[in-house]
Amino acid sequence: MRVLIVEDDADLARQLKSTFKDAGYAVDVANDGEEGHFLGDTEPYDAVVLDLGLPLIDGVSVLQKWRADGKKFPVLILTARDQWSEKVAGFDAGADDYLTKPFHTEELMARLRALLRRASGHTTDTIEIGDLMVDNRAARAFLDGMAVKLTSHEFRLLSYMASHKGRVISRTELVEHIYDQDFDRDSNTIEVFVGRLRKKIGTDRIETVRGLGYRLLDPDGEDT
Amino acid sequence: MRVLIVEDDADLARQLKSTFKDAGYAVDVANDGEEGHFLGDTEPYDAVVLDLGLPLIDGVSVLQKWRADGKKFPVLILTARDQWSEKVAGFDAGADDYLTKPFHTEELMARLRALLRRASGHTTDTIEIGDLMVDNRAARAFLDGMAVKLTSHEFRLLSYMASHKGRVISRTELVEHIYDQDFDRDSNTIEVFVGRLRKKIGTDRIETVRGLGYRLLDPDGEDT
DNA sequence: CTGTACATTCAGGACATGTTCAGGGGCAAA
DNA sequence: TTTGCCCCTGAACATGTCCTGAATGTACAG
Repeated sequence: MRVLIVEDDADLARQLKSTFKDAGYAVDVANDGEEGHFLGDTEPYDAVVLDLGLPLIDGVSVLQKWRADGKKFPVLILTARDQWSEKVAGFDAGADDYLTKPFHTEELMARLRALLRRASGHTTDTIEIGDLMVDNRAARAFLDGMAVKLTSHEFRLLSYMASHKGRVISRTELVEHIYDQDFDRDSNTIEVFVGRLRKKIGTDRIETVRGLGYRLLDPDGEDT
Repeated sequence: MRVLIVEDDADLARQLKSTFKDAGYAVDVANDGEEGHFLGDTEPYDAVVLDLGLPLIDGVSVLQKWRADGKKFPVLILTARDQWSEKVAGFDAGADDYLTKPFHTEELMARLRALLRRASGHTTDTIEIGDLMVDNRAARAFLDGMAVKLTSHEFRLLSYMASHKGRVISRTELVEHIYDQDFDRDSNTIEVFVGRLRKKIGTDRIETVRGLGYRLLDPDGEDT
């Protein structure tokens, strides 16, 4: 999953970025409204954390522009304690959740997970595919109850595929959601990771659809 | 389906070409207005993606010429964010849809599919022929609910025939819509593919009309 | 019955994907 | 800051799958 943080407080932004990375997300940070708007417009994020008090363009306007352009990613807005009116404006502009500063990082993480979950049509933080379980909360995976040792990128790959299990996912889409901004999309890293994942969770779980991409097979059926 | 991309930014053009190929289309690229106009005039595309800012001849003029010549293929125009007036001019010249740069590849694909769909008179991304279902979005086909394993060219063939089900389609037309520009139209590849397709979806679904071409039989009737 | 159009089969080669591995960079511990 | 470790990257090499083109076989129309 790939997340955008729009936050002008450099310290907070840095801290969030690090926490998010630990949680297994690819993260981009924008320090002002303009950059934030541009990134959200350009890159396919799975969720956005948006501070409302921003330089250049304020948060509500940024959000309005995105929604006017048809961007659908879930947005969680951050407000200072006293900006009640802005918060309402934020919801009107199409925010999905909010949190007032100061907040506990854990709460932010929980709410963000909830948004990602809802967006991908799941109701829990864990996704099961046969006897494989992906725990997005702990950023861990279990095979038949046994923990599988995955590196951060391996987990991201698995997590993204799991929340779209049954669907064919192109290499491009994988790259866009697993890596953040500055990544040179040449080379065959995706194939390499798929290979490693297969070795760890079983070769037959990931199907190759030649010319299109990969699909995480779901024994129970329904697509996402 | 065969698509023309007219785009002077070489990087973007290359990227789009690759994405389109992944989606199962035959793709030609023109790097300037003149070449674009020529190709659109000469080859029977099913859709065109046209950048408005082009060397030699600008996009709007190209589009006007095509429409003056009676070309009917759907055209999706790409504009830079600030070229509002050009966008209007584009619509006046006969564009069917537009997208402002930068855009998400996924959105472009969705809009393109919508255009192709509309052009072939269907309202969904899937076409049903009896118990055969063609999913243009996932580039997959299902027979009686079971996925049919098709190679990329087999799918293109089926997809094109499906969107013109009930009509007799000539070998030439098939070659023109399934392959891109540089293809040596000798040899009997079409017969070979038809043979393979028949083996996979059932011999009696594709009727041979001697001297004319093939027809995908539709039990429910209406032509397209 | 004969010529032409279409069907089938198959092998070589092109291309997409898999695998392996070494170097380097980032992160954590000291 | 340095050291050590692990992981990521990119490339080279290996493997398969699919496409093409040709050769051969079959049905159909006149």
